[in-house]
Amino acid sequence: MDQYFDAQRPLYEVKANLFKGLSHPIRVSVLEVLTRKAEVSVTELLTSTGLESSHLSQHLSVLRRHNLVVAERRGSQVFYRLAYPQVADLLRVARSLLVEILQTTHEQLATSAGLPELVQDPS
Amino acid sequence: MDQYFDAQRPLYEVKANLFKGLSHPIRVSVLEVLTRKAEVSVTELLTSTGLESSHLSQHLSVLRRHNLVVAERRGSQVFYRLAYPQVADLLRVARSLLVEILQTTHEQLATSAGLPELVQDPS
DNA sequence: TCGTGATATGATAAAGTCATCAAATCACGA
DNA sequence: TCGTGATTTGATGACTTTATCATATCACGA
Repeated sequence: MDQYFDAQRPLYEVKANLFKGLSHPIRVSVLEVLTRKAEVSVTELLTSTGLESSHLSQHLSVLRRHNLVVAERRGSQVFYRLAYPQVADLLRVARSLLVEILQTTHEQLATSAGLPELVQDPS
Repeated sequence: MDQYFDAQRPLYEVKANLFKGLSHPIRVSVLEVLTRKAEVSVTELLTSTGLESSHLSQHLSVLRRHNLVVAERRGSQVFYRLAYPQVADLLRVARSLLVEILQTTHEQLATSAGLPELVQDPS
């Protein structure tokens, strides 16, 4: 069992660790492929991410270690799936938050775009 | 506008950046205080986190930069609130995922606990 | 057993984050 | 204006993560 899933650790620490596992674009990208298709082979993930195999493997290892995915070897191929459906939920909520942020910041941009230009200092 | 909220950036990159903002225990802890109480002063956060003020402030700055919180100064005091309600949703879903993970890993532990002890090598 | 495809692991420099202390800034009353 | 409380920002060494290449391991057919 990973040291982070120790009953003694405060939940906010465990949460922060979970978010660490999600903090790389490639790893988010992999998880999103897995929300769309129940099971995906490493070969397929290599294609969809465009990574070299050992690079992808390092990231997959992080995902496994954080209990975000499970791997199953079948012959010489390995297939990955989301470890829990809540992982997909998390990505979904993150998306809706980002959409909200994007809208708000665009509104702010639109507002500031109406401001007069700065008067250039003559000196 | 933060460079991460550029319409050109893929969503998985923006998401990963969001998760980075959430990847420290103190920052999760602050956000959770803010899910329980609409608005909290820095002084209060200092008490609830037990941090020294400049340490907390560094983390608050990360939260602001990631659009997770908004700050409002009133006199010599500054009050923080969640920037969007979806931040609380995110923490909630993370929690339910972790509960699931914890249950599953505990089940696995309970299973492996029934295995016989390793036979000690005589050499 | 060997060769090959598929995948994981090891190693390490560079980049990024964290922890912590020093200094600066803001607000306000005397 | 000065002193003080509250808070932020700057600086920097320690620690962690990322990127990338080398190597090892697993599976399988010849």
